[in-house]
Amino acid sequence: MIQALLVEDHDLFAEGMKSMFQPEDGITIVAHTKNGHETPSLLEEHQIDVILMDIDMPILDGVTTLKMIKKRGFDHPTLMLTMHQSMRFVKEALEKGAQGYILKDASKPELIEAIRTVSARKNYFHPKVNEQVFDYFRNRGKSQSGLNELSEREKEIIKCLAEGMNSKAIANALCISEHTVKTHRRNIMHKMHVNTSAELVRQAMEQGIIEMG
Amino acid sequence: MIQALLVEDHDLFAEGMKSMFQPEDGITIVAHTKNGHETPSLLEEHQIDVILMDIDMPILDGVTTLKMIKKRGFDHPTLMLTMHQSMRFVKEALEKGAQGYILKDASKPELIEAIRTVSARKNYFHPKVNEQVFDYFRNRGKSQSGLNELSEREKEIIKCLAEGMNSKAIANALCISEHTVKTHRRNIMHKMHVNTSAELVRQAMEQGIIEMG
DNA sequence: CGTTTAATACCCCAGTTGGGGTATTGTGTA
DNA sequence: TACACAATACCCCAACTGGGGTATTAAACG
Repeated sequence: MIQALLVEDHDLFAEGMKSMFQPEDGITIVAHTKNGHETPSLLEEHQIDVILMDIDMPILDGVTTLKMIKKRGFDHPTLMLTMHQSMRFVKEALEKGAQGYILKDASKPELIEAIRTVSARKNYFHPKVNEQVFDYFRNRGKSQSGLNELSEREKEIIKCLAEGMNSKAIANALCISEHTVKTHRRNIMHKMHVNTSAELVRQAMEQGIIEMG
Repeated sequence: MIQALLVEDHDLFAEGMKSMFQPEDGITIVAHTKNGHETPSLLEEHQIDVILMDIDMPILDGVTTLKMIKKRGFDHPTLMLTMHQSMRFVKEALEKGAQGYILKDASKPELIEAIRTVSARKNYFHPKVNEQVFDYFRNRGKSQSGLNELSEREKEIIKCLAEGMNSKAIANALCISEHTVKTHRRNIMHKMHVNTSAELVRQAMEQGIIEMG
C-alpha cells in the first residue's frame, strides 16, 4: 500500500481525493494539510511514500513548499497537482526536484498510474504536459534562450503594471528611473511576444506570474 | 437519499466528489458529466433531486448550462460550485435560478449542509459569499447603478483588449469606429474604477469576465 | 579571466491612450 | 408616451506607450 501525503488548500478537492482510493488501488492518503508550513512535521510523523502537492495555493505555493522541504533534507518523491498547463510551472517544479506533474482534469486511472510511477522514483508527466515539455526543449534548441525566463525584477514590473501603475508610478515605487521601467517593460514584451500591456497582464495571469484575487 | 447530478469538467474533482459521500451522509451522486450539453438527457434518464454545477467549465460554462436547462423546462434545485468569490457570478447564477452557491474551498460538512438545504428548495450561500451579497446590496442601495454591470458589447471590448488589440484593431474587428471603441473603453474603465487597460484586464480576469487559457 | 546576463539609464519619435466634453439613434421599460 | 440606457460617433489635447537605438555597471558562470 502506497502511503501518500496530500498538500492541498481546497478542502472539497482534498476530501474527494481522500475518499477516492479503494483498497484495490493500493494507494491511501494518510495525511492532509492545507498549509505548506505543516508539511515537514507531517513527513516526520507519518511514513510517507509519496507527496501529492497542489501548486496553486495561497500564502505558500506548491513549488515554494517543495523547495522548502528539500532544503530541510527530506527527499520524498513528489507529484505536482495543478490546473496549469504552463511550462513555467513544469520547469520550476522540475528544478525543485519534483518527480511528476499531473493536471487536475486527469482521470482517476491516470492519477493512479502517476502516483505508482512517482512513488517508484520514476518520472511521470501527464500526456498534456508532455507536449509542452516537448515544445519547450524544441524551442530551447532553437533559441538557446529557453522560452521566456523572466527575471525577478521583470516580474515585479509586471505586478505593478497589473495594478494599474504607469511608468512614472512604477519608477517611484521601485526607486528607479522611468527610463529603466520602460526598458524592462519592453524587454518583457519581447520575451512574452505581446504587443500591449493589457495582453502582457493577461499572459502573466494565465501563466501564473501574477496570483489571482 | 438525495440523488445528485454532478456537472464538472475536472475529472479528478468529480471522481473525488463521487467517492466522498458515505451512506450516512444521505447523498449520492448518481450521474456525472463533463459536458453541459449532456445535462438535459441525464435529467431525463435519472431521478435527480439536486444538480451540482461547476461554473468554471470550458465550452459551455455553468451559468449558461443552467440557463439552457431551465429554458427546456427542467426545474431542478441547483447548487453552483466554483472557485470564484466574485459577485458577478453569484448575481448571474441567481438570475438564472440557482438555489445556492458554494466555493470549492468549502469543507465537506458545509457542502453536505448546502446540498441538503438546496435539495429542500431553500436558498444556501456559503459564508464567504454571503459577505459579498451583503456588500452588493449595500452598494446597490447607495448607487442605484448596481456595482459594475457591463454590457455584452463592453465585455467584447475587454476580450479584445486582453488579446493585445489596440483601438484601431478592435474597431476593425467589431466593424465600429475607433471613436466608439475609445468611448467604450472609457466607460468600462469608469465602471470598474481602473486607470489603465492593463489593470482593466487584471480585474476582468479576476472577476471571470475573461476565461483563463 | 573573459563572457554573458540583469539592471540600470538615456536618446528619438510616431502613434495611442486616457480624460474632458457632446450628441444621435434604437431599444426597452416604467 | 416618456424616460433611461446601450451603442454609436465626434471634438480637443496632454501624457503615455511602444519600438528603434546605445551604454554602463555589477554579478554570475564557465
